[in-house]
Amino acid sequence: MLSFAEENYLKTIYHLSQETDSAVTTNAIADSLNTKAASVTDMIKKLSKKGVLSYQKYKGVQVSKTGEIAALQVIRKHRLWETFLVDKLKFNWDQVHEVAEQLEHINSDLLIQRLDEFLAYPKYDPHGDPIPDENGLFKSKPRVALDQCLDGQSGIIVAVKDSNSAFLKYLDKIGLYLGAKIKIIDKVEFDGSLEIQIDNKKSTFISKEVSENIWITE
Amino acid sequence: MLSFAEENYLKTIYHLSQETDSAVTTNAIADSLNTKAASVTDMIKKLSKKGVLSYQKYKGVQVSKTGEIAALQVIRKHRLWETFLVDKLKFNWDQVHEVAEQLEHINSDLLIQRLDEFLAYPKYDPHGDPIPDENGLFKSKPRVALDQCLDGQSGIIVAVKDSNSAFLKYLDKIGLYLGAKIKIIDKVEFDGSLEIQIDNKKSTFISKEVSENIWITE
DNA sequence: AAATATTTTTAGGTTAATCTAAATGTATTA
DNA sequence: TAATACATTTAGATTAACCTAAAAATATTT
Ligand SMILES: [Mn+2]
Ligand SMILES: [Mn+2]
Ligand SMILES: [Mn+2]
Ligand SMILES: [Mn+2]
Repeated sequence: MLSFAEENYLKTIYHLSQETDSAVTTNAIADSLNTKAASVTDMIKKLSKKGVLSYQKYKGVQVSKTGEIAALQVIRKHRLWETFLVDKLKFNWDQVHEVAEQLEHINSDLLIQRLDEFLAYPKYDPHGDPIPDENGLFKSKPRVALDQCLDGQSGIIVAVKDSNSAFLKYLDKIGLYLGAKIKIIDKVEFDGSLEIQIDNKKSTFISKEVSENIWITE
Repeated sequence: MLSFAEENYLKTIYHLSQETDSAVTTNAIADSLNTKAASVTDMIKKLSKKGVLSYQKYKGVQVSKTGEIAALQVIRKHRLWETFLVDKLKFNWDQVHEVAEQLEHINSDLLIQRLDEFLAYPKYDPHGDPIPDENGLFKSKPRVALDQCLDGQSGIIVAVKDSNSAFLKYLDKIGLYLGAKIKIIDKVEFDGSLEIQIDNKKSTFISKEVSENIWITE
């Protein structure tokens, strides 16, 4: 049984491990969790003693198989709760992440099983992220980040990389949402910013930074 | 802002204060929370410093007005979540209390407001207990404990005193539920046990201890 | 390969929430 | 009222999760 803090560390380390093929570093964990490297060292010792991480001094950590299973259960809960908040309680997609950060630690197998059933076994959360099933299995939609696309290319928004409230509110404002059709009208070489057409209607300019956080179908 | 532990203490002390007109004692709190008197002394010092309790050494504690408001918000959340679990997720009434003990600490005003709306502003939880509104206001149904009733008396079950799973499962087994009609067929002087008729049908024997935990309409 | 910079760990504290054992205050009873 | 019993508080530890500052290991430059 993992504590709240342990679950948060494990989940974050799992996410970081998905972004690199090498071991996850102490500082990367500290940055992600807004904590200090010394605290991370303490915690990764504890987690590796519990068998969810493998750790060698100065070499960073890797998530073990049991660690991955545990991390995916937390992620499953997080994404199911986000789906509940949007689908049933009419939250906007920018309002759910913080609450889900709390709800993901509620410990009840029956609760999660019934919640999943109540939501009709959703496959993706409000940000387009896949929801692992009770065995930790999931399937991501094939996707490409908008900043990697070429002039003239078009596709449907399938996910957003960042669940930050300000970012999502900005997407709302300019008319972007999961399922929206995007066509790249012009790509500015200088700064990587884009002029895009949304749903074959209005066209808008977005910065490279924004385009990096939007995934579309290939 | 109160921590989980502080919220649990405050809620328990509030409940205990409803059962006596005098101050709540250190030992009563320790018993309720399955903790030790020394731990309680520490915590009540902290809570009285925060202004939610008033405390005099060796004289027990009383819940202040702000303490009562805070306690009722926790109780509101607990009972709304129990209602959600039963009404929406098809939990049995004996399965909800433990999960609600966790969920009651989730901190989001919007969540509770929307949950209340989603449940259509329920007035009572699955055990017949009143759900305080956002201002802490609630109304209990007039009720009398079954052991206080006389031979021949009848009424409708409006609440149960104990949310203990074993007790509620036992009620299920003998066919008792909120809304059931009970008539006292015979009251045994010797041990206070009762023969009751349920919904004008079958008759059953229940112990005094069970009858003390059932409330019916007057 | 030294020297320097960066990363990570260790050492030593802090705070919240718990505990046991001892001390002290309050209540009961002979 | 003095002795005894019971309730409560205090003293002193423990554990989890943090921190800062210093030490040690690793990486990067000259
Ligand atoms: Mn999220
Ligand atoms: Mn999400
Ligand atoms: Mn309950
Ligand atoms: Mn209840």
